[in-house]
Amino acid sequence: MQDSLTIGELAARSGVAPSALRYYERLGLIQAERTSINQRRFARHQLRRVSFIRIAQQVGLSLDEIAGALASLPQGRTPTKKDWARLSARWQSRIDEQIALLERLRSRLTGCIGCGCLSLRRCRIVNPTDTLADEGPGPRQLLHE
Amino acid sequence: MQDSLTIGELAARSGVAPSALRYYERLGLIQAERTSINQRRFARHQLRRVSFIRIAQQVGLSLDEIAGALASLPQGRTPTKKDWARLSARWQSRIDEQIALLERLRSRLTGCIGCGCLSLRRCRIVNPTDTLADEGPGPRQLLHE
DNA sequence: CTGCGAGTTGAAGTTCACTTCAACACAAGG
DNA sequence: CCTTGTGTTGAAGTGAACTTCAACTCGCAG
Repeated sequence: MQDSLTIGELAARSGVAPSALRYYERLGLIQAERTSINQRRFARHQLRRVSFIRIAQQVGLSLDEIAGALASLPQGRTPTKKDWARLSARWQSRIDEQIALLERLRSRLTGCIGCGCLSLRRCRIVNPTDTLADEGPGPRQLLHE
Repeated sequence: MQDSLTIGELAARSGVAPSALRYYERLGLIQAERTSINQRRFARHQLRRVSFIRIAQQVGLSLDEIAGALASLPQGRTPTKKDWARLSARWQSRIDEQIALLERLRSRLTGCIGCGCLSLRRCRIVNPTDTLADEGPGPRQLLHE
């Protein structure tokens, strides 16, 4: 088991295309050493970074935001449990929010799409007095609690 | 209360820019009649479609997929409760999946980022016998149950 | 020696979801 | 009559996240 991976190996293990990995490196999301003939060699812990990136994208973060999160990890050494734990804290609340949004959406769908009032604003069940139209545009009840 | 909205009114009520609404119309996601001087007039139930579109995007659907879903709604008449209910069924399971993904992610974060093994594949807690590396690339445990 | 596979680069192309722009039309108010 | 506001169009621009391409370099197998 080598302690560094070629770009092809990292691609195979992470399920991310080599071109995407080069792109991530350009953005500073992952780092690589170079061999004498200028090929990238990725330390194994970079695999964790790649996993982190893909999962973060699933949760709806941009590469820019992800870069911000990853910036708090140490550059030279393999991140410790503590490093990841610190990251996962900010992480945690983001996921909680996202889950809350979806659950709100789900409950509204049962109660509200059923009655045909997806606009929510004029729905007599959800908004009997029709006050929301003044508060601003968009499906606010759903998106912001 | 008029029974049709100008593009500006629809934009104000939905929180979506007029340019985006024109774009949606071009893609066939919403429909408009035209006045004698060629201005768009949107039936009020189009507002529901716009809400649906924005919420669908939050759940991670592309406009293409959303178009597919909306295609099952009737063209000429205002959709009935039944129409929306049919739509919300497919909808429901999509949201459930997404929530499940996030919850899986959350529990892994507590149990696994904490120990520094986001790659999951070589984590002794989650994968004691290290069998996953052969099954394919990517954070599979997380993404596909 | 001759491929072949895997790597390198910079530049350009692609898709998605819009936005911006220029040029125009019309209706109402001062 | 002129301005302002709101609408119209097609074409082009934008930003994010990549992918594709052409031209190149290595190391290795036959």
